[in-house]
Amino acid sequence: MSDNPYTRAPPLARFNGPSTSNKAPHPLMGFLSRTVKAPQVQKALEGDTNPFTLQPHTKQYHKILEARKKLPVYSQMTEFYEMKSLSDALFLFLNRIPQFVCYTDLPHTKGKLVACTQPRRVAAMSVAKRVADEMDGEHYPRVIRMPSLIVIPVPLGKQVGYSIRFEDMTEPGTTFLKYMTDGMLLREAMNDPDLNRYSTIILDEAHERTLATDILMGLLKSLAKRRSDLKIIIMSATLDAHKFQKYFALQKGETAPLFKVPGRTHPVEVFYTQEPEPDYVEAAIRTVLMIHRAEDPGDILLFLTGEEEIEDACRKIKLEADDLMNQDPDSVGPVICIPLYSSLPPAQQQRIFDDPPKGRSPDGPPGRKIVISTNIAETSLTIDGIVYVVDPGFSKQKVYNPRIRVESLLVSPISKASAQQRAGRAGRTRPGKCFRLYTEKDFMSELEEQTHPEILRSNLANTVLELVKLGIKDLVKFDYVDAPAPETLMRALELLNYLAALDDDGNLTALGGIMAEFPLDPQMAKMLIVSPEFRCSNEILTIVAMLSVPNVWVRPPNMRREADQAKKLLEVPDGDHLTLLNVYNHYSLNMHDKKWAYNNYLNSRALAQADNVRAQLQRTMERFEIDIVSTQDERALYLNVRKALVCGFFMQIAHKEGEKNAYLTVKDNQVVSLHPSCGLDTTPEWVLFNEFVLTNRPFIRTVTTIKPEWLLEYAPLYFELSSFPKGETRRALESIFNKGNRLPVGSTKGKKRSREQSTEVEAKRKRA
DNA sequence: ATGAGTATC
Repeated sequence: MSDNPYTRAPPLARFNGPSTSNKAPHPLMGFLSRTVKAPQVQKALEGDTNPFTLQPHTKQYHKILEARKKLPVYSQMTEFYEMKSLSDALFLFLNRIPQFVCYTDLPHTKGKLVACTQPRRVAAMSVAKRVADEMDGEHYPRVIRMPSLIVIPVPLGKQVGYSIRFEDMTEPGTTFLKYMTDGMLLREAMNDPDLNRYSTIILDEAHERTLATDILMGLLKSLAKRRSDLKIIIMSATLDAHKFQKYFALQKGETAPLFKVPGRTHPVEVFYTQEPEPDYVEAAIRTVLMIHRAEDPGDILLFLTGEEEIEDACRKIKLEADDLMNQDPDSVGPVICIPLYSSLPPAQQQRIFDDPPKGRSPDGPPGRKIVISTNIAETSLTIDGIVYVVDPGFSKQKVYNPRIRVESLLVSPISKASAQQRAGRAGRTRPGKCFRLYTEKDFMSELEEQTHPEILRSNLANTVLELVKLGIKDLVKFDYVDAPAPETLMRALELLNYLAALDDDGNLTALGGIMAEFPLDPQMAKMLIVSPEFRCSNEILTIVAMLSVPNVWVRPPNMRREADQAKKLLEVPDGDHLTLLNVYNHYSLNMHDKKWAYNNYLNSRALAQADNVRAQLQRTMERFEIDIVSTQDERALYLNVRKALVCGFFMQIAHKEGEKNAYLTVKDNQVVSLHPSCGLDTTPEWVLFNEFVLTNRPFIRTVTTIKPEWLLEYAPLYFELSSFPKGETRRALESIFNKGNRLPVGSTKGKKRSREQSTEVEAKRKRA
């Protein structure tokens, strides 16, 4: 938590104080919060003095202002301020207007802030930068660089700041417009449910329906009843603005005002196929080549679903396009094919902004750039110069199956809204064309209007814990924009209860309260919190950090054998969790050297991220006085780590069935195999897994061998044998249980142990 | 006998 900015004198004092040496009236003289009218704002915008910094407006400011005046939203200013002063609580908008809100809300005079949320970190950062320039805010004098961050923070205005994970670029008392990720605001709400530091909250890109935005909409709706002074603005780019408008109606028949700002794009002509295409990749390649041969100059953007598909298509298109050029050099120009997906290093991603290749001769056909992308190019990255879009109509989407508690990725048809968004990418610089590889009839009748909101497609264990921490008593009755399946909520509650984060009545326990403070899945938070009792919190901290970042193993297609050999050298036979620990420790021993990582086929960006996450988690541990301890003897240490893993992941155990590599998950009875990336050199009888992945077949990934008696000892409630389905697993556990009962008196038995853990946590909470 | 669409704390 940053310092509370409101203990300082409100900056308004400065406006009327002696610091304004000239006799000119203050630019905001006569402005009263929320009664401000457009002509007043217009005058302030045109004025010589920046009303927020009291510095003279710069030349650059006036230049930007002239450009802004041409935007549609500028001409609607009158309408905007009229409406804002007429209504009470809720506004819905279809474009970006946070600056205008500041002129009427005047948050700095009340010691408050206007918050504007974004689904993505990069957007929060870059929009803050742009708006800081538009408002002529003061800049910090230098670029702040953090060694292990992927994105380099931009110099930003003090009045306009941003807050994202790992970076709070705001200045208490000065910043009054704060851009932030939606997840960040949700975190803040956990410690300040009334969000008292904000006078207006703007949720941008609400149509994307991220998990955090959906939860925030529910919270803000009920918060509006408690805080009459709070203004809420929802910004949405698509049709479902009406859905939000209805959702936020405080009383029946009364709807929040809607304010539309037309976007500024060029027309895009849409074409459909006559017949459905049986093979969308083949059809996509054919269409791209057809465009290249027959259409006017202009770059092409093709949407495919994943890395492998994209790399494959890239090669094929390049080969065929080169062929075409060699056959007919007078009419077909050269191409470059650029793949684009999130796991590419930033330098590779930058290539999408390269210029298209030059024509082979001055008067010959010009070159063409072809970008082949996942749906990262649909929302997160915009490429100017695209004139042609090829849309096969598919993307990989997360689906959650609460019955077997598995999240997986499925190639699925996109929604109409998505298809429109994709088509729009062709019209950013001039009129364009979009080729849809499905029939118009299918578009009309088969595609859903909107992509299913994330809340309907996710495991909600984390979210439910956050909601309970926020004081939501009845999760089923919570006012969701779209309510998740009851079974999904039940699964989440069940997990949290077994982890002792919630008691049997669904109330938050002391342990649960601390778990919620960690930006981790509940299983990982639990094992981290109990790990000092196993004298390995230093190691569990590392493992949790490593599990929180993208895959650290690099396996280039042409160097697989070398990469696998390098991995072998780092593997610990007892399990992949220990291997991750080992990798991190070697990375540290080698002074976080990128070269070392590269030579050992490790992703240095992921390792740097793990470092960052580890430091953040360590700070949270210190806040709750969770000791960071270790064990000297390596054998004892590894044993302790495996026991601590069981305390968090006892619901993710598999038992070997038969002779082969076949495992059965405990209780859910799913037949699974060890993932080929698994580093165990044997197939032990009992294993704990981090992840269940469903690809061609069901796999368990990141696996460590455990002893069954630990299950009975550390998770006695879950392993209450009478509740078990009959079968080989139950028989095996029963025989362990009977053996265990004959142990000499004095060995720690399960129930006693868990009670010890909760008292320990209770004591920590009181001290914290 | 082989895999991660996109985000977030």
